[in-house]
This record gives sequence, C-alpha cells and structure tokens, in this order.
Amino acid sequence: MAAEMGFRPVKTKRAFEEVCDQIRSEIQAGRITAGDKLPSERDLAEQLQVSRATVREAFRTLEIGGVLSLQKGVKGGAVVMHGDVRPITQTISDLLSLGGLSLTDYTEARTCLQKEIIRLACERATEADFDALEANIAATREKTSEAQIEDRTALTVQFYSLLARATRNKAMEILMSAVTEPLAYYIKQIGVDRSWDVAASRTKFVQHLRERDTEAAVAEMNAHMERLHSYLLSRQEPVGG
Amino acid sequence: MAAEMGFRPVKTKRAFEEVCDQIRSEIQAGRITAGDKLPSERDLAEQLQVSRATVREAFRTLEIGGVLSLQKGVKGGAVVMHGDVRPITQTISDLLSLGGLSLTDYTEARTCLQKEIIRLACERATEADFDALEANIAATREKTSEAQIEDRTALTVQFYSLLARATRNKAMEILMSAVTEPLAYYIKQIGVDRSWDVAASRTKFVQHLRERDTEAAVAEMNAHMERLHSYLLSRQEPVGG
DNA sequence: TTCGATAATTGGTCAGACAAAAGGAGACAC
DNA sequence: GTGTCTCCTTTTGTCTGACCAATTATCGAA
Repeated sequence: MAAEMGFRPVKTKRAFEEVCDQIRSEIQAGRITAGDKLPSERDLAEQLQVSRATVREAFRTLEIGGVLSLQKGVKGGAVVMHGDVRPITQTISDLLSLGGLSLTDYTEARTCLQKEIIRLACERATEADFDALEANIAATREKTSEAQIEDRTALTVQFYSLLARATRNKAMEILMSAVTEPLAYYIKQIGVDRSWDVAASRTKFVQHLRERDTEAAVAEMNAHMERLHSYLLSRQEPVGG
Repeated sequence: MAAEMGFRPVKTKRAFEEVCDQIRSEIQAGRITAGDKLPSERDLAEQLQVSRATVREAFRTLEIGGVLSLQKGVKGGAVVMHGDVRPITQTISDLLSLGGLSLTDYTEARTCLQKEIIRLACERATEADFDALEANIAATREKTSEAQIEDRTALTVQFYSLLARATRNKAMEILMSAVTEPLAYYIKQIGVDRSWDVAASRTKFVQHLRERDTEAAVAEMNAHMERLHSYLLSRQEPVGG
C-alpha cells in the first residue's frame, strides 16, 4: 500500500520560515534566552544572506507569536520575550468568528475548565485572593452607566483572571484567559444587558470560595454560565442571520 | 489619584496592524466569511493606499494566525479559512521553551483538563471511538524500533486527539491539542525511554472507558501522567543545566 | 482529442531609499 | 555644576520598483 511507504506531502519552505525556524531552534537549544537582543534586521539579513524584507517577515511572525518584541531606536531591536498569551486568545476569537468553533462547544469547554480551576482555587486561594476578588466585585458595582460598559467588561475579564491566579498555576491562568477574553470581543459586538446584576452571583460565589466549599462554588458558577449561555444564544441570531 | 483618571498607554498603531484590524473587522461583521477570496496584494495595496509590503505583513500575520491561506498562481490569492489550532500549540510550545511556563504547571493543567475530557468521553464515546483508540494502541505496539520513534510520538498525539474527539466538543479538541502537542516537541528534544510500555496502560484505560467507569479511567490516566512527569523532571536537568 | 508550449496572474524575494522614533553627545545659558 | 537644547547615529517602519517562482488558462500542433 502506498499509505505505508511513508510519503509525506512536499512543502517548499519559504525563506522567512527557515529564518523563523533557525531562531526558534536557537531558543529551544538555550543559546538564546529571554532578554537577549538579536542582531539588527540589516545585520541578520547579511549573516543569513537573505534580504531585509525576509528577515522582517520572520521577525514579524515571531513578534505576533509573542516571542520577540521589536523596538525602534538606537537601543532598540528585536528582544526575546518570555512568551505571551495573546496569540492564544486571538486564535480562539478568530475560531469563534470564523465558525471553526461553535458558541455551545466554547461555553461547555469554559464550564469544564472553570470547574477544575475552582477546585484548585478552593484548595490554594489565600485571603489576599479573596480580597482581590471582592474588590473587583465592588468596582464592578460602581460601573453602572452605559458609558462605562467597557470598564465593566474589563473588570469581568479581570475577575476570572484573579480567580485563575488563585490556582497558583500559570498554565491554568493561560487557559482561563484563552476561554474568557474571546468573550469580551463577543460581548462588545452583541452588547450586554446592563440591568443584569452579575455582582450578586459573584459575591455568593466568592463566599463559597472562602468557605472552601468547592461543590457550592461550582454550582453557583455553572448557574451563571447557564444564564449567560441562554442570553448569548438569544442574541446570536441577529448576528448570524 | 492618577490611576482613576483613565489614562491608557499610548501606542501608535503601525500601518500593517491597521490593515489587519480592517480585515478582522470585516470577518467579525460577517461581510467576509470562510472561503471568500481577498483582493490580490497589489489591488488591496492600491485600495488601502499603502505599499504592497505593508499588505504583505498584514497577510502574513493573518496567515500565521490561521485566518488566511496564501496561494500562488492565477487562481491563488488570500483565501479566508475556518481558523486553525496550530497557533495555539505553537504559543504553548514557545511559552515552555522560553520559561514563561513551567513543566510542573503545564503537566498539572494537562491532568486537570484530561480529567474533564475523560468525563465527557465516558458519557459520549461510541463504539467507533473505542475501536479507533484500540487501533491506535495496536499501531503503537508495532512501532518498537529506534527508527520509528517519531511515528510513536505521532501516534501518541493521535491517541489523545482521538480521545478528545470522543467528547464531541471542538473546543475540547482544541484545548487537548494545545496541551498535548507541545509535549511532542519536548519529547523530541530530550528523548524518551523506548522500553517504557505505554500500550499496557492505555489498553486498561480504554477498557475503563468502555465500561463507562469515569473514576477508574481518570485514575489510570493520572497514574500515567505521574509517571511521565517524574520521567520528564529527571530528564529536565541536563537541558536546563 | 491530447499533449505541450506560451502567456497571464499572483505570491515570494530582493535592492535601495527615506521617514519616524529613540537615545547619546556636545554646545550653551544660567 | 546643572539643566536644556540641538544635532547625530542607530534601528525599525514604510515605500517603490523590479524580478523570480509557481500556478493556471489558453492556444496551437500532432
């Protein structure tokens, strides 16, 4: 059978991809680490014997991926970063708007993930975490006007970020923002019911968290998720239709 | 307090970012959907009154993000896709190699996520899913030689992909690949113990799955995760040191 | 009808140039 | 001495124009 002969689809690697791979290899091998500065575009173009435009496309690719930070000026250049979460958030958002991911699947995954995050947060959260969450709720209560709707959304995102931080697990924070922040884009588009008092539910939720009552906290959150999902579905049609 | 005056850090938006945003806005507004073809680089450059290089950087950014596919030729051009998971996987890999994410946090998140995926898979998996998983295990058993180590890794990634598919939730599949595929890069670097028989554990795992025994399946998987984590930690030092 | 050469279109790369931003060095007023 | 201003250098950001490479339609010959 031809399927067992190990043929792979040929793909002609483009020049900028080769440059990208070389830089990523240097990073994975540890010869370049976060904080290091790469040669300037002109120097690297000369070293690799490609044009400056090719190096630019590679730098741009890595910058979008959160690997590099490009700064102008004499002390600027391409600096290696610690990585960034935004590419993940952006990709999930794109998948949602392009139809590669349904709102129902997205919400279910969000619910499942939050369940585990709540479980860990119940184990590991400190008084400082609870205080931060309650301060966030208090701030949310004050943003009631129509003009402050963007601030409210930002605070909502922050609430879940604070919750994830209580797990003391960076990967959980990353996954949480991946499933939370795309919602902010969504909300900005379809609008949100201003009269909906989310603060009450969140206050109860944090109370359960304080009492280390995982079951109750998860139940409160799931109820909120369900209400949100119903609301989003009811609003989805004017966009999709 | 200055903090309450709502100052935001100024950021001069670059030309290619403006182009990116315009294209993404068209997509979010539904005026462009998956399958549509954008104008050629030359045409769009003229319409937006920027250079072709600027349009190229925007196209490149969206291509890396899985939003566009660029094809050469008279029938080619920039075609809108349904989105792609690879940017997420790539970002997680970068975070791991850049130190923005620790192996311990990563593994814990992986364990937590898999728990939920197993739970859903136990509810929804069909006989076809079980058969596919067992076929994968059988294929893994045959790849024993040193030369086939890449095939083994690919089959391992596929195993978790099949498991995620059994949840019937695209978002879960995405998250699963986000926490599984980076490991393949990792394994490729530090090597894996060839004598380790993962097939036995997976066979028992699928058996539990067949019996819809969530607890036992999770326990089997967690035991495997623990063994893997210990192994990775013991191998990590020569890389990090 | 079929095959092959040709032309047109489009992304990929290259070369050179100038603009914009950031930082340093030196002159100058106080 | 101190602060400020101007000029200069470095580096990314953008533009222009050109050519290369891949792909496909088209047309002509066998």
